[in-house]
Amino acid sequence: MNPYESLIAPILAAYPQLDAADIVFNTPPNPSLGDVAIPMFLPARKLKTAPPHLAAEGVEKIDFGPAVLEANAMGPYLNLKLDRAQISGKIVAAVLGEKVGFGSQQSGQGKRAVIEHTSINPNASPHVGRARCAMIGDSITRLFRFEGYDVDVHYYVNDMGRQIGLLVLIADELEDLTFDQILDAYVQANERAKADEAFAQAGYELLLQMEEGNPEAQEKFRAVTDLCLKGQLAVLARIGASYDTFDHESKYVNDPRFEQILDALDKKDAVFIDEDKRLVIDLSKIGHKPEEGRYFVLRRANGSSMYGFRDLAYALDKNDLGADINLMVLGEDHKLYAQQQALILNAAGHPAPEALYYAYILLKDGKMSTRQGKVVLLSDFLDQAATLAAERVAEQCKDLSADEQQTIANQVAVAAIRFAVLRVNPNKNVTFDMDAALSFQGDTGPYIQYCCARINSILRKYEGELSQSVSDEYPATSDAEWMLISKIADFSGIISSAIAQRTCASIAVYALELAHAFTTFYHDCPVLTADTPALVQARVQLCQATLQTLTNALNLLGIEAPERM
RNA sequence: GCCCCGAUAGUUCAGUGGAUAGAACGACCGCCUCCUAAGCGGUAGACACAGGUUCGAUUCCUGUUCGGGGCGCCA
Repeated sequence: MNPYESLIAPILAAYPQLDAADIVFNTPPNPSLGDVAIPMFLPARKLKTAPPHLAAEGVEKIDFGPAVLEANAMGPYLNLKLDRAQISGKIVAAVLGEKVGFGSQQSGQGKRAVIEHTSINPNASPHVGRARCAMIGDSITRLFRFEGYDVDVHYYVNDMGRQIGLLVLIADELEDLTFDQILDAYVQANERAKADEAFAQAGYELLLQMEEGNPEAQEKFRAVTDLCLKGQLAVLARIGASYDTFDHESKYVNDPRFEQILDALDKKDAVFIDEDKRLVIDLSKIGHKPEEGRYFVLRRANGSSMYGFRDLAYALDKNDLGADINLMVLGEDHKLYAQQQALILNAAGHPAPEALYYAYILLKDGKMSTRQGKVVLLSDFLDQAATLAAERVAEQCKDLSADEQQTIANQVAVAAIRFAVLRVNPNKNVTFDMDAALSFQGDTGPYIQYCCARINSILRKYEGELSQSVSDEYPATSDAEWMLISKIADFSGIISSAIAQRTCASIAVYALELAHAFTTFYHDCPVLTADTPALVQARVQLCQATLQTLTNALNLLGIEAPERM
């Protein structure tokens, strides 16, 4: 909801040349200037006059009616003092009425979305860098579901390729390989392949057998990749990421639809067999910029397919689902590759999925490196964070059972990592600071959770009935109350722009701002001991509305709002 | 060498073509007979550099520097 919507019509009445899009509502830098500021830059341009002049004129010319107590021109701004009580009542009532749906425009009603994310190579437990994809993808999924989309989350399982072949060979030699040993085995396999030509060759041959449909080889590949996938999904489940559909790459090895793509490219003279007998696409023939990454290999000389080949078939598969939105979340290392795939698909007359990219997570002392042991495994972080949180919970919630305490500690751990990662714009590198992420102080997920716990505490202590019916006149007299209420009113605007920009970072920042606004209110305005019963009731309802909005925002981030902590 | 992304306080992040560029951490000073101190108040501290467009640029454009990613048989 836009709480200032009712202010637009009077402005248009005074200035018929303007339309609603020209009217923007800002918050003045200082509440003493007014409750809402209307910058005159755009309207003045349209009316061919100077912004300060228009602001001054507007004060006289526009009849805002009873909702506005006072209008003042301040330079290029038209500042309004509102009837806070009236507007506040509407906002609080809207939140308490819409509940878990507050903030949603339901713009996705009747629409379907396919979102692909994570797809970690099956070779190790996910580290926080890889998990960035899962967190972004999962939050985008939650966002689209919140807007009413029917979302199907896909996980593309990389269950083949040379590296997996080598891993299978090593797994054959070891007995009862476990998930925890996979990384070692993987590193070992790759080192051995470098030193031992025959071993490397055996890997390729195994891969070829697998592609040709040898059941024994297929069984071995599947066993190893399933083991990995299961282990990885268990870790990802801890941060609340889940998937609906698993698409195995191996399914697309001999996809008949691929001939059609090849034909289309052939007509453009873009396919050829190179001097080493590889099947190659010349991307410059289908619109690729010259120089960088011009060629795209589809098949090796021995006939085995490259990943790019399979991924094209996979894209066709997802297109067949006919969703309204077709998204995939990819690391920025896949950017050029995905653009090339899109080029090929488009050249063959197919749409390409919309790609969202995220940059890498770095450590304070540089890039993550599995080999140098410079990684933060997601599971390790969660373990450490939960242990720390459990100490605090044990002090604070002595009356809760050990299980209940552990549940809260786990929720805090998830909040810490998800918030730290999601709050950052995806195309920026995140510098991950373990100590900062474990501190739970300041601008963190746990801070927001703490805010929720305090609200719950007030609501528990309130002895009256929690009523949903809000009085028209909300007695929001103080700045702290007004700031909190207007922040709540911002939520749906945040959601629309998050959907449009396909990022949840702004939601994370918003949740933080809302929590700050509540904390200010909490310190300035006694709730349970407010002066009059009507004020107590109103502030309790404001607490409910804040909690509802915070909970809705946190849900989108995949963060729980514990009742106590 | 070429292409893509980024650069805001000591640090980690917000933000905007226009009103005094916001937080948090760290530093320093305060606050628990008061709805949870995982909190609050105060002090000090920033738009990489150089041009350009504009009435006005930290924001848009170009170049430089630095950081991240990428550039045909890895996925």
